[in-house]
Amino acid sequence: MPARAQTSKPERYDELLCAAAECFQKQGFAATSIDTVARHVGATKGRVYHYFPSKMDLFNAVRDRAMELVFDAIRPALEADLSVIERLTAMSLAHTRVMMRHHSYMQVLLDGLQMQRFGATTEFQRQAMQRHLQERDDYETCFREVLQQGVCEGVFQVDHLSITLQSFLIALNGPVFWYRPRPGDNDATHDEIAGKVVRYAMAGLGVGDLPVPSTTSERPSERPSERHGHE
Amino acid sequence: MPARAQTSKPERYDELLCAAAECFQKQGFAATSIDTVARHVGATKGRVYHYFPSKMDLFNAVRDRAMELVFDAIRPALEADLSVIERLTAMSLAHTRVMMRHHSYMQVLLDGLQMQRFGATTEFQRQAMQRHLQERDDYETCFREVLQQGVCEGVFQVDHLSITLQSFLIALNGPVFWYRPRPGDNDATHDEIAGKVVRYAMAGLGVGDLPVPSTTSERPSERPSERHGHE
DNA sequence: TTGACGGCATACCGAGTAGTATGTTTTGGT
DNA sequence: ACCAAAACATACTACTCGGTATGCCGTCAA
Repeated sequence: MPARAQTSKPERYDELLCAAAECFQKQGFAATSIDTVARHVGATKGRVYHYFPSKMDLFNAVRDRAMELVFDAIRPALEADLSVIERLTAMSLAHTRVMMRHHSYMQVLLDGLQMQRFGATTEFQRQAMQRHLQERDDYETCFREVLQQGVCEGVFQVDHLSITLQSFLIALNGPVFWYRPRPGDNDATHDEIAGKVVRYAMAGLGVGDLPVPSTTSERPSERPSERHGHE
Repeated sequence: MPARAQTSKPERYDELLCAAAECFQKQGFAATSIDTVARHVGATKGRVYHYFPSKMDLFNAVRDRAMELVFDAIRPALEADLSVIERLTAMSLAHTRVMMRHHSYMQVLLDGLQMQRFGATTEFQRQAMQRHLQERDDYETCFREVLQQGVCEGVFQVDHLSITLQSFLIALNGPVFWYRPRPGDNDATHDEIAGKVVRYAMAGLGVGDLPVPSTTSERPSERPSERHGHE
């Protein structure tokens, strides 16, 4: 019955990882059983435990992948030679796009960071949790520093730095909560929505007009004004 | 052993409800056992099942209470005779305050609305879910209509109504995710933070200066700039 | 052809959990 | 003082789920 498909090992790994992300997203960690994930790819527990030593490791792998995705997304904007407003805009656009494109992973990531759910577990687990919190912190710091620099330059109107940063980031994360993919949605759709989200978020900093990105400068054709299908 | 304390029946009910809110918040629905909730108030399962027919009913009761809390909070601002900006500001302040004051309840509320976790249950359960989604929708509509009116009057700069509304609301909900109560925090602290959050959210609509509320017009003394303890 | 190994499926164990059935104490009316 | 009925606690059942042990089956090197 192990009818070896014509897929390489990393592909099988990724397939499981992706299935796990979707299950964890829809049902949460505790409510998702190993069997659920296995059935989601037409397999059984054996396969899952062949690739991941435990349920917790599977969950951590999903989060690691998610973190990797967001970091990779904003890296170009971080390293490019841009003004403060341009840099923050580019970072925010990239961030928001990833929120929609990989929104199963992202929801799992936010969920996991949200709760200490795993307080009473092993010491090793505690370390993994600490590592994730640290990465989240590092990620936030990327935005914090750009924001801080903008405040120094006087291009942002910021009342309280931490509160404003949190409000800004939560606005960017918004699509994770209210965006649901529709048939026909593609990268262009995501770009368009991300543009509007970022416009709102930047306006909160007192920035009225956004810089036009050099590469992607397509005019967002107005979508129908019905609500976006947040479930 | 049922050493009846000198508390009335509604008080015992509320005590259980509050404990359930905290447990569901910290560990999620699936990971929270009835015994966990019971032990949290120094009781056993018997007491919980005496007041609530099932775990699901307990969860629904928490959400009902949460919905009640937010609706009650913004009602005064809805019924008062105010300008669009004043009304939206008052609603937002009230909303954000509740997010912090009852943030266990609020996190359970958002969690529950977020996931369809309970898709494969009884028909009765599906109805309860539908009811909650409808209430959420009604609540959003309160804000949507004020926003819409402001757009008509030209006092808000809004690109896309639905996306802006979602971004606005998620910013107001922000404290649920990043605010953690500190020793010494009280209503005044919450007012101060809520003020800053609302300022950001309104700025996103292009409103630079907030109206001074008639009743609570205390100058928010600047807090230390260290971060707020989002874990 | 064969043997060995990777890649799984299957069967099973132990721990925990929702819900129930029943016993026991407290309370309030008379 | 007495007695329902309320307000629980305790014991138990049926079931789920994480994890393990084992075994089968195809693939490939020799």
